[in-house]
Amino acid sequence: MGITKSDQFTEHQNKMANILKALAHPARIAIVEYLLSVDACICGDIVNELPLAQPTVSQHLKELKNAGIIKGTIEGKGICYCVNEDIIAELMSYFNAINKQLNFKKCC
Amino acid sequence: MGITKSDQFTEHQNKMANILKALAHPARIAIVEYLLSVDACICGDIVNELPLAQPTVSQHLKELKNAGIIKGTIEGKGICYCVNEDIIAELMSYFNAINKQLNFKKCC
DNA sequence: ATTTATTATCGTAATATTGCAATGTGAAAA
DNA sequence: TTTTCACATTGCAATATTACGATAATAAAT
Repeated sequence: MGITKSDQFTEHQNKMANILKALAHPARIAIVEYLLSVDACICGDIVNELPLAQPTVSQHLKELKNAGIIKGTIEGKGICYCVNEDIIAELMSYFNAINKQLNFKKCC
Repeated sequence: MGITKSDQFTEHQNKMANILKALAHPARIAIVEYLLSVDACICGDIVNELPLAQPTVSQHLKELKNAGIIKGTIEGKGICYCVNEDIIAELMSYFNAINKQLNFKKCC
């Protein structure tokens, strides 16, 4: 039905799925990678870096913000974006834990 | 348009987005976590573990397989699934790298 | 050969996502 | 205060995803 039965899964499973969904688009990966590539927080000019129209970029930024992956603070006329290290740390330790679990298993 | 402009992004960005998209659903997170929770590869009974109908689970398994996140080998009557450690390692090092980059930045 | 068990596929309905033109909003600059 | 700049929001069309009933496909067991 195009609707996910979220209530049937654990809170943590839904949380991880939401974070990953927010990252699961090349434009949003590109945004995160661009934010990392510049030395400090960058104000504006994300639109110029992407091959998408301004409203589309704005929408992607909104999704990243809603998922907590980036933070945006108003800086004069523009907005200053940067990556939220807490979420990245969470993703890192999630996959680290899975990786560790796999070391104890013999598989097909 | 509901269609992603994949050709406008790098191959790596598309690759990461696809892997993450395959994981970006609570049912598929639950499948991966279940596969990890059992001691060895498990044949079948994934359907019994999930609050979803068999065709739905089969579809989720297919997506995980297509993205290379799990492997399935035919084992007699059923199929033996397990998590692909290579992809997990890739995700782990991707977020490790991002995390490391963030340490060198002062942010908002 | 028939039955049984396990997984896949098809078809379809409900909903979500992607993208952009047009337009709105809010703050600084003129 | 009018203009300008930087983003956000709205509305809509095209496409994708999620879920499941019905039905196939495949292989062991009888």
